[in-house]
Amino acid sequence: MNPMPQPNLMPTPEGQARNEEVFRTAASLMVQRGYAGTSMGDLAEAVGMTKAGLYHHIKSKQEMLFEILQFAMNVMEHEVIEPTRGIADPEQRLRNMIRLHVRVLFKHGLELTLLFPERRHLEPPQQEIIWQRVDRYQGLLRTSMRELAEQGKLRELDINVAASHILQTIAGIARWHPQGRGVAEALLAEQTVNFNLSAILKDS
Amino acid sequence: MNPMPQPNLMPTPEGQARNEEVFRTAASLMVQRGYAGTSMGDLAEAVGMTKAGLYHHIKSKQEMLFEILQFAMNVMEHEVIEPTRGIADPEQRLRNMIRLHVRVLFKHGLELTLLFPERRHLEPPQQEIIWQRVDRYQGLLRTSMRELAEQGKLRELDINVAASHILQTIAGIARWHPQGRGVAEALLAEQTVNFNLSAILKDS
DNA sequence: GTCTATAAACGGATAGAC
DNA sequence: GTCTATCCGTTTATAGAC
Repeated sequence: MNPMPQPNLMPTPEGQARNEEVFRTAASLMVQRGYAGTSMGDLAEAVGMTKAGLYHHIKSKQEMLFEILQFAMNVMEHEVIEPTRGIADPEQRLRNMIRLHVRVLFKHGLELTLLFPERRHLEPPQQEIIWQRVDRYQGLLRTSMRELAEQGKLRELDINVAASHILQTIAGIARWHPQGRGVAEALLAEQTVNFNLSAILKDS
Repeated sequence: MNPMPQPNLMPTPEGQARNEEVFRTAASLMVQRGYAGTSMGDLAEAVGMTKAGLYHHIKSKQEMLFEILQFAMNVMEHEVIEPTRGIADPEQRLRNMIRLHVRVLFKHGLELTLLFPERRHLEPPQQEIIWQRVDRYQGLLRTSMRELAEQGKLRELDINVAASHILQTIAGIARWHPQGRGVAEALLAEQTVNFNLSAILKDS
């Protein structure tokens, strides 16, 4: 994983370095082995501590997953949603959302996207919170597409299906093109922007 | 999950009904909770047996995952690759591969696609076998795109990136549009075909 | 082919000392 | 803030009876 963010997007009270290291390492392990496949023993060893020591930093394994997912959504809102919501032209807004989303994956080592299906291991109330935040993000894609449709620039397609397809291509980058190896970051971002806009825009 | 296949694509020696039920149920549980999140106790209960009884049908939990993934690839080869490899026109071949792939998802209740990331829980030799079969399938997408490029029909794009994007949109269907609810099967198949072909074809 | 019983290890989490 | 020690439920898997 890459270094954590500068702005205080982590759920930890104060930016204690050790604290962040625990969450960062946990996220990395869970991306590799899944939530259920990662034991507190694994985490303790990876971070150079005993299991008991961990519990000074976290409340429970489940709570930790929740906070990791909350963190990922904080980053998304701060680095994708906020910088693009002022863009008037829906095509440019979409292009930039996708581009920034892909770049965020690399910047934060955010195979974190791969952890979202793991929200099934949370209790329903926490599951619901994550689900709503993801759905709100997807809603922004749908809104941009609706605006494109009004301008007659959208192909004939189901907007809900297209929105999920777009998100899938982005999430898949972490699976198929893990950081560093293979295609370069900038190329990957542009390829993904173009792939998806070609898929939904008329003519183009 | 839906009923298992008629042709003998399962790894079980003879088509014993009970045997298949174990694998079918295991696949269903693992899709919902993940491999590590599914215990043999869960499986035993779901299939109406004791844990010990299960081991008459399977060698180990890991081996069972391996055979489920092998089964999924058997279906893919039998119902997607084989019926399309004779198609001369690369565009039509691609269209039909994607269409059949989506339809296979529904026909076999194949959220099975969602199990492929779980191959990380296999031992390296078995992991490698699954990886090669998936890569061979992806290679067919790449080949069709290369042929399209020769005919001047392909957009300027990275074929490797595009291939992974196509697979991701298909795999995502199981996640975003689980069986029955929401969009209908035929619509979903056509939407996915059109989305991806619009993404890669010139003009169109 | 399915059961009871059990082994042997591992899981998350806590108590209390330092 | 981290440790040792420990609780106790769960895990995969096997032995052996029926």
